[in-house]
Amino acid sequence: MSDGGGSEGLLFLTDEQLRKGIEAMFFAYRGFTADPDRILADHAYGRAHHRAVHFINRSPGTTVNNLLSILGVTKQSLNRVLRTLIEDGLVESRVGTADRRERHLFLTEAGAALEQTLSDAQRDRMRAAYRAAGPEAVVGFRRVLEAMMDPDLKAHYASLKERAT
Amino acid sequence: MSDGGGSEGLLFLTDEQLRKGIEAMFFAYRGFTADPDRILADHAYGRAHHRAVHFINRSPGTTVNNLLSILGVTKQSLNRVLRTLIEDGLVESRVGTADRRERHLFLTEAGAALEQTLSDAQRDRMRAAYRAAGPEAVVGFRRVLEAMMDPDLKAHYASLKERAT
DNA sequence: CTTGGAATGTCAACAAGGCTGACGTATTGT
DNA sequence: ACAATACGTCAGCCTTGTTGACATTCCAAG
Repeated sequence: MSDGGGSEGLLFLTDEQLRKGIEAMFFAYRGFTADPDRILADHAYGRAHHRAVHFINRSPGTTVNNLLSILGVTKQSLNRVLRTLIEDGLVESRVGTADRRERHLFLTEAGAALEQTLSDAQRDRMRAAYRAAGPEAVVGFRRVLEAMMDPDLKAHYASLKERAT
Repeated sequence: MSDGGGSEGLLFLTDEQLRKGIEAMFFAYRGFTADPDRILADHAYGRAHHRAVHFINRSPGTTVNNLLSILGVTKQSLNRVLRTLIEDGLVESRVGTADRRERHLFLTEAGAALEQTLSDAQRDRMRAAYRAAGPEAVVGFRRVLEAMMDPDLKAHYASLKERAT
């Protein structure tokens, strides 16, 4: 009874358990980004480019504003990244048809190729972790992560899921 | 059979499942850091200070070199953070007794207080997520995260666990 | 048709926090 | 005596985030 968990079966809510969870998130996130980061360094891109390319691939034709709220950065910050991607021919920006103020974003072939390379690397790591942990662990993993999200971000996350094939 | 999982019970290794896991990590990590970030902003500190304070609290008397390998940054980068923490009286640096080249790092009372404030906030979020997901999900969560770590980082993670009371 | 507001783009300036490279200084071990 | 180690520091650079100000374009309401 050294840690004041208290009653019945709530030992998993101990401060120690929570600290370990926090540290697990920290170290795991490092591993999570390590492989793409290495690839991006070769292309003179950063994590911000990766994120943009990922979500454009995930929701082709998304508007700048939508991407902004998903990524949670300012338009100036995103614009800098987006501009280089467009200049380099990885992303195409098409004027909206219904509302011509909006720009709809698409990956070019080259952009899709980079996305593929990056997500291959990241999925390989994820696949290895999933395989090592087993299907039941994966369910728990996702359940905890989803409970950890801010509600508005969780909405974005869920709408991405719906769009899945 | 919309997603081409293929054989038996490996549907959790589908590309779609893996992509969702990747996005879950991204959105959850945002939530994970959101609360401490807000607090840190009031103190004119950043995430780097949080990390330093966290691991010094976790391993009191740790050396600069050890902290360096845990955090995975350069000494210049860590030094900038550490210097401000020492100047502000949150961290104390004591010359080593066995090896006087080493500096051993400790939190002062003020440092411990800040650490407490930060980790309270972060643990609250973690506790809510754990409680919502349930004990079995927590086991799976930890299992997947541990499998996702780079081996050397996992060693650091494990040695922190051992030191737990 | 004019005007207000929304969506976007752009310029400028700045800060945090990474990085490399070089150098200095104790201190320790060979 | 000398090399290696642990640490600190200066200088400069990059990415990626921030604010603030301002122009443009377009839709929609009056």
